[in-house]
Formats: sequence, C-alpha cells, structure tokens
Amino acid sequence: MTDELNGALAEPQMTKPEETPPIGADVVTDDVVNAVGNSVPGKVMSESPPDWLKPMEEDEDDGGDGVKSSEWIIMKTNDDVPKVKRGRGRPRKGSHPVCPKTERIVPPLLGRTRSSNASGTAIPVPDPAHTPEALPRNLQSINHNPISTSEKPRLIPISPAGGSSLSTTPNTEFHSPPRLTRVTPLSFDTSVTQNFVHTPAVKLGNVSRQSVSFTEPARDGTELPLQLWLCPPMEPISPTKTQDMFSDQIVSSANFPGTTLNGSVTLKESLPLLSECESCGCAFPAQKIGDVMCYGCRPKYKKQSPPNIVFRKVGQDQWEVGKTTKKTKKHPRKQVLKQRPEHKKTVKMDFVPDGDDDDDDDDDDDEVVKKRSRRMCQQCDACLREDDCGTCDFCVDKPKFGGSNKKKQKCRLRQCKLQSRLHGQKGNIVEGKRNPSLPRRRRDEKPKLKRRGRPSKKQKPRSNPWEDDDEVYYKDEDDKEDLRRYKMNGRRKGGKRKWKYSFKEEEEDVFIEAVIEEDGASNTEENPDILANQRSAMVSNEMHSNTSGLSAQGLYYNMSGVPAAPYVLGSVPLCNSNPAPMGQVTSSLPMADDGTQNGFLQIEMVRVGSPPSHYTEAAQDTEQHVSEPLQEPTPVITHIFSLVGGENDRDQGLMELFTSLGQTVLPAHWVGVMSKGPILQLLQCSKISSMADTVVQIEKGYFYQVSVQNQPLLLMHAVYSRHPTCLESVDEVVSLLLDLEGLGVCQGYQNFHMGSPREPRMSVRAALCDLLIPKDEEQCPKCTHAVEG
DNA sequence: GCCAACGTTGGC
DNA sequence: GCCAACGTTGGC
Repeated sequence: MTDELNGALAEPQMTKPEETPPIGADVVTDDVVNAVGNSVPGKVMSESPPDWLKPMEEDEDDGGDGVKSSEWIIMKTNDDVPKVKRGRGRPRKGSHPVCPKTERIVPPLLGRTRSSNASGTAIPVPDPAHTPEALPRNLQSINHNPISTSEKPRLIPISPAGGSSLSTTPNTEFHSPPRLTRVTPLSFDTSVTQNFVHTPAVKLGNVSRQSVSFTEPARDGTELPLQLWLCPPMEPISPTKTQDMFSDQIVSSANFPGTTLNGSVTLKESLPLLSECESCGCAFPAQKIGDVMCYGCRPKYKKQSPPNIVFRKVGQDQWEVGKTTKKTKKHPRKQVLKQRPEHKKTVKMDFVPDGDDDDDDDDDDDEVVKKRSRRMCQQCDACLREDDCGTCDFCVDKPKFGGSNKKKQKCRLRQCKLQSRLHGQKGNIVEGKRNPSLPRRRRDEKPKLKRRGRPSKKQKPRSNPWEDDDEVYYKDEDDKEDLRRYKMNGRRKGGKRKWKYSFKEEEEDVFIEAVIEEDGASNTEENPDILANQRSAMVSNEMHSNTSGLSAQGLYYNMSGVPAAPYVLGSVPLCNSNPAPMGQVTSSLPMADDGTQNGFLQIEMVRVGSPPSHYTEAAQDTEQHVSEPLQEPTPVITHIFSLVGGENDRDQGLMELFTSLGQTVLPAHWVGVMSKGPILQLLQCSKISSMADTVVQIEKGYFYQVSVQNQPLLLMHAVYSRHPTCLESVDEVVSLLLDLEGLGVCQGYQNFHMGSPREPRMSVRAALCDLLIPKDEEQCPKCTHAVEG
C-alpha cells in the first residue's frame, strides 16, 4: 500500500495528461493505435472492472465473540487478596475487555482468521455504541463468511511478470486493503452520526463511481452536495466541537488521545487526552476525568470475570491449579497466569506484587507485566483490529502470507497508534516518565549469555527501510523507479525533512498517515513540548485498487507539492477502501504563500458532516499540529497545505487566478491545486461525482486542458467549444466546471475478444472515445460503434 | 536514532 | 509444535 502511495508521490512534477502514464490497478491498456496523434495517447484506457467482476464480499467470521475470561485473570497476592491483572503475552484476538470486538476485518481471500471463539467465562459487556446496531450504516455487506475464514491463508498473488502491483490484474483486487468492518471504539454522538449521512463515503461507499450518474447532486436524500456547495472553500468542514474539546486540558469523553487542531502544540496538547499514569509514569489515554492510571496499571474490578480458578500457592511466586505447576523457563518471576483447562492445568501468575509485597523486584515485575502490552493501548482502533491487512510489509513478511517471517512484526494496521505516537515523542519525555512501550535496556542489566536480536553479520546494504517494501511491492522497474523518485521526495538524504508513513484506518477508510519530520530549522522543535516536527497527513488508502487516475493523481498533486514546491492548497480527500478514485471533498483552502511558513506542511483532516472550522488563523500558525482526530470516526478528508516556497514556479497570473478561486465557492468538490509547471489544476475530488476522474489543468496563459482518467479530452470535444480557449477568470472556470458536472464518463465497451473466457472481461474504449458524454448516456458514439463493429 | 533481523515468549 | 509478535540487538 505504501509503495503505491510512494509511486503516486514519486511523480516529480506535474505532467501533461498525455505524458502521464495510466496509473491504476483497474486499468487495462489496449494497444489501439490512436489516429489523432499527439493529442491522444496511443493507449485507450478502460474502465474499472464492473462490479460483477469484483471479488465477493470479504469474509468475516461471526465476530460475536467477546472477551475471554482468561484475559483477565485472578491475581493473588501474599495478602491473599485476589486481584485482577491483565494477562501477559500476545494479546489474544477478541479479548479486549473494554471494547469487545464487534467486527473484524478480513482481507479478501487473504485473511486467515484465527479462531477467536475460545471459550471464556467472562461475559463481554458490549458498549451499545459499539454494537453493529449502533452503526449508522449497514453492516450486511461486511459480514463475513465464517466458512471462508477458516481456510488456510492464501498466498498473496504476486504480480505477474512484467506487471507491477499497480498494474491491472484481477488478482490485484485481492490486494485491496480490507474494508473496515470494525466498529469504531469511539463513542458515537448521535448528532454526529447523523451527520455522517452527508458522507458519501459512508452512504455510497460501494457504489461504483462509474455507475452512479447523478442528475442532481443529492439523489440519496442527503443534502450533501448542496451543503458542500454552500460551504465555502475557505471554511473546511472541521469539527469545531473537537477543537473546543481540545481547547483546554480537560479530558472529556473520548476514549482516545485525540489530536488537536489547535495551533499551539505542547506535548499534552498534541495528545490532549493523555494523562500521566501515577503508577508507572507513562502517558496513557485517559478515558474520563479522574483516570490516573494507565490501562495496564488500572485495576479492572468492574471488568473482572467471576473467579473460576482455585489457586494454591506452591512456591514463592508459583500458584497452582490442579496437579502440575509449570515453571517458566527464562523468567521465573515473570509469570503469567495461563489458563489452559483442557489439557494443562498449569497456572502461571502474572504476578504483580502490591505495595506490601516483600519482593524487592517489584519494579521488574511491573515492567515485565506490562511488557507484552506495552505496544498496545488497547483502545485505539489499531489495537482493536483483529485481522491482518495482508498487504503491509509486515503482513507480507508473515509466513501465512507467503513471507519469510524475517520481520516478525504485527500488521501495521494493527500496531497501536498511540504507542506509535508516543514513540515519536520519546525524545520529549523525560527519563523516568517515558513511555513504557519503549523498552530500554538498563544500564546495569547484565548481558545475557545468548545474544538476542540481529546477529552480528554483514547485511546486504540497505539504503533505507523502504527498500524492503520496494522488493515487496514493486516488481518491475517502472514501479521501482517511481519508488526511487518517491524516496527522493520522501526522505531526503540531506535529512532536512523526512516522511514517515503509517497506516491508519477508521471506519471504511484506510489511510496512510504521512508524518513529516523536520530535522532542524524549526524553532518549535526547541520547545520539547512542541511536536512541531510531526505533521500528519492523512493521505490515502486504496493502495492496491488504485484507480486509473485521480486517486494517484490526487496524491501526486498533493504530496508532490511538499518537497518540491508547488502551492498545494485545498483539500483533497483521498479515497476510502472502496474502489473509487477519491474520497469526498468538502472544501478547499487556498492560502496565501507565506514565506514565514517556509518549509512547513500543514494538514488537516476534515470530516464530512462536521461543522466548519475557521481556518484563517490556524493557517498562520506554523505550530499547528494536525493529525488524525481519533476521537471521531469516519475521517474522510484531509487538508494538505504546503507552505514550501516555490519562487521558480510562480506565475503571477495563475497565482492570482488560484487565489481568486480559493476565495470563490467552486462547484461542489472541486478543488484548486497549484502545482509545478506552474499548473493550476482543478480536481473533482468527490468519488461519487461523475467527474471524479476529471482534472482541469490551467497553464500559463490560462490555456486549459481537461483530462479524464489521465487521458486528455480531445480538443474536438464539444466542451472546448462551449468555453473560451483561455480560462482567465473565476467565472469562466466555474462555468467550465459546471458544464463538466453535467457530463459523465464514457463507460466504454466490453471487449469480448480479449483474453481467455476465464479472464475478467474489461471495458475498453474506442480510440477516439469522447470520454465525457452526457450523463444520461453510457457510451460515446465511438464506443458504441466499436461494439457494433 | 532508526530499523531490519531474529531470539524468545506466550497462546493455542 | 506451531504461530504471533514482543523485545532486543547491531548495522547503518
């Protein structure tokens, strides 16, 4: 996934459509000689495979299992006071005590779901807000077939020779990131939930963009398009309520450490819901006022299962149930209650002495007890996720996905966001209060006889960590080249700016979270409490079912501006897990090029249906920390503001037009982007728009070009005749956009002569396809004739 | 400091 | 014994 992003980002600069090779997994090319010459590429792009070609809905097991009682174990201290302590060891699936699993994700045909229905005596206490019934959307489509999930995992179909993971093969569908099926652990605000109906990604997520033809924007009964239309670009729809919630340090209701949209960012403000554990000193996500201990240290009296084990002390730390006592091999004092009633009545205690315990190694025990849970906050959606994505590098490394198990790491989508976040702040946390998820060898720790970790051997040179992904995802040289180009942008050798990507998933959206780290030159970094070196961008998902154009293009447009220097302004939502090119755009934010903000990227993720926020001030604040607002579900839109200077690409006229467009209410979901060239691009970012794949590029001299799915609209197209040759004013631009909104994309025709009968039949287009046709038509005359011919 | 690699551990 | 993945190590 990341690599696909990389590839999308790797485009060094904006190119004209005819120069842009088709990008997308659902695109096939046909070597049809183009008779028009230069104005039309020699390849005809086809539409995405129709829905009937796509794989069946992914499987899902019952998903109804709840907390395992063994996860919460009865502790006994020397005082004979039973305590409840969370079990050590690898967290078992479906065992989260706070937020019982309600759904799970199974990568299509990839996810192997381990049995998670082990008997447990604890009765999960489902949060009503977490139950599927509370979901604002229908979960029927994401129910999984338990039969299928019991199958052994299938190997990831490697891209065929000569084809990259981006290329179009039916198998690439199987690479598609899993559609999120898990219920967000966040508390649903009813009003907010209702607002989600504005989100096309939610309501119409599975609707093929090509099959949706709207004669009016709000066919689904929501007022989304109108509302968005009325929402000026200067006011991105952003949860002001969230801002208010974070405006002070009062922990309100969210379960998650949210991110603040506020400008000033201190450590606590950047993680406004983090509190400091009184027990271990670690930062932890407070759930309510008064939470003083982290999840691991907090007693779980309310959650404990009824005791069903009789303990008998047989040693200093050994507690026995039944006949045998199995001592731990390596860590006699680091024992975990292990309930295996069926065959081994062995109990190992997760022994956490209380304050009166005479064990002089309390600290060790505490540390050990938390070891296994250090990496999990147990509350974020990543921790709650139970299935591997099957596509990240760690998943690919897994043997079940055909990997070599070198990395032995958890799926990226399942890696705790909080811990990841804290990890990024460890430098700002004073010693002694650092995050316990960050293991550190003690100075006085004796080296073990047998060294762990990587053996001291010469490794093959590895330029950077992404190289591994390179090997995984990019099977042809073109893609590798893309990746290399991305690397140049993404992680400069000079070290001034570095991009890090992590996966993020919320609701049906799976994102790549891009974090830019400034290695210097940031005065905000001098403040240890300011996390100015991290700026998050919710970039995109759908790395595998990337589409022909706009998804990648949108990515490119946005991200390329960061290291390169265009003026990337506006919100470009990048798609959700549905195979649509783009997500939903609610607004755009043109910003003046401010030299004082040189070098910063500012990004804000905006939710559809949320009240608008006011950007004017925030945009001026270079310390604004923006990232995923975990406290609310359904992130759909991001704002990416590049403040990088770009004098070379400055074109006064285009900039003026760009600025004017930013001050104008453009037709819904159209976003202006200034890119290198300079080229002013107008993107239709709504995936449900018939113009989802359409880009209008205005170059110097205001000449413009329309491209659809990376193919230029032929100059003979009637659209050009209806508008002036140059779009010099906002009115002309808007007029064009409105005109385009009345059009749809030609669906092409199915070529029944292609491939074997077993292969999916792809739609292709005639060489001179009109691309844009009236909405009520499916094919342009050329494609119609091609069928008849 | 990051991270690939891998020993190791817990769950099953 | 297998699997998942945590924690550690050392190369870079």
